[in-house]
Amino acid sequence: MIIHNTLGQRDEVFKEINKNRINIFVCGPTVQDDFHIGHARTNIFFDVIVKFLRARGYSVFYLQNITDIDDKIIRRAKDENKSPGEIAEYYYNEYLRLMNILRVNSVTYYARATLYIKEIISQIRRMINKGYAYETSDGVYFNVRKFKDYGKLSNQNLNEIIENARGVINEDKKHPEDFALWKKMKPGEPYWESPWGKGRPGWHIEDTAITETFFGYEYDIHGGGSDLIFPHHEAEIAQMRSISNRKYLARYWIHTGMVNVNKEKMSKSLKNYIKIKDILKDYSPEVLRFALINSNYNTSIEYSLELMNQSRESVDKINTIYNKLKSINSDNGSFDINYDAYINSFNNIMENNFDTRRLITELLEFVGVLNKNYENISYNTAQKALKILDYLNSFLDILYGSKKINTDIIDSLILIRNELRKNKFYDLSDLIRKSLQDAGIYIEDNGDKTIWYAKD
RNA sequence: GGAUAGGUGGCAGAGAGGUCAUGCGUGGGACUGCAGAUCCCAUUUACUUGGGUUCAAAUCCCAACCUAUCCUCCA
Repeated sequence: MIIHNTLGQRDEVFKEINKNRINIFVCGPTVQDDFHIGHARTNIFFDVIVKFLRARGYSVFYLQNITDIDDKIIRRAKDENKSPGEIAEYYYNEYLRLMNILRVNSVTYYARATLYIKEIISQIRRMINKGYAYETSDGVYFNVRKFKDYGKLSNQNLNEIIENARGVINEDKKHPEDFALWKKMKPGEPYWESPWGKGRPGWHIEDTAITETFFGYEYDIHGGGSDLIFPHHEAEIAQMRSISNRKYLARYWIHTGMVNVNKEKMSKSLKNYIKIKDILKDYSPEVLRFALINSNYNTSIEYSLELMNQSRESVDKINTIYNKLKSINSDNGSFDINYDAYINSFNNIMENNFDTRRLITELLEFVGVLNKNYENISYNTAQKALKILDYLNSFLDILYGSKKINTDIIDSLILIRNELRKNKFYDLSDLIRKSLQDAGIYIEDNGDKTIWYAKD
């Protein structure tokens, strides 16, 4: 399996630390506001690859943090006259709700930052003891200049980082590029007790505290949006490695590209973001998943209505053939497919840096082959094709869920409808078709044979 | 200014020295009572610019231009 590793910027053969086990950590959101398509992209992508890795036999521990304390949460709480805890709780639940709808259900454990204060303090203390961190009047900071590999992930050298640093400088903070590990409480802010007085953790420290708790010093894969490479992931590496003295925090770093609107990154400040909950009013979760994985994960996606509409057509197409295959019950038909060849080919594509776009291209070609030969497919072949589609769906999750349907009733309605058609009572036959369609049952007349399938 | 990723037909997007990917859109056709779904044909000399290497270059080299992202919080 090949993974493009941000660390080193090259394709590498994947080798797990412990045989057949993979520990993966992906940066989760700050639970402070509604979630947008950018969040969806990253989470759907990692959902797909974790499901794929599991399908390939790996035991995967997928860990994600939830930032439930941070400046923005505090500000938001003030604006809305609520407590930061209330804001965090609300958006945390909203996040889980949306992820569930989007079928992002591969995460083994969501770790909330505020539940790991003890571990955070322990890490900061070790950094201070080793001389990597120092206390000031308003917090504890990491001394970036002490960690020589700072900048290695984002391929910048330390001197340039120091030159370009735009970080906030205050009185006794040593350098602008130093980042906060602990922020001392200001009046009215939430706090936890620490050796440095009341306060709260900085942003970067929660992730290493959480990953150390579950995975130890090192783990296999770290993921996140590409906007987190610097400084967030750089900071994580500096923190953990300064404590562990190891060569790595994570062996492989995978970063997802941004979702753009009008060629600009979707972001709060530009007010150009599309909320997940809004897009779900017009498009199904399956269509959104498809739209977001139908591209190379590390390039940016241009969001547009056209993208969504095209995705819907493709998803419909895949679902239609899937449902039509299910209705095949004849033994006639000479067309055959090579199950193993297809599965191997699809696996190879995924194992080449999770090339979901190419996978979808091949999947649509497979659908095309099935359509071309549809009249010539026997029950056995149909079952093989369905098995292939089910396999792909086990990690793509783009097939509409099938409802519980009383097939006998539909069959008899179709029988009646065909009698009406034979006698040219088209108004009535069309009415039956229309009302079935309203109930999500689609009918197709192919000569003397009528097939039906359900669609959400 | 530095780092990263790019600039391919109406649009989206593969390809990485020589056989015009593919999808969408558009036009036409087949099938159908109509519809739907599906299929077939057409839309064939696209690769930012300027140099160079080569028998041959989107593809390699050099230069330039342009775009996005990061360098402050961000998935």
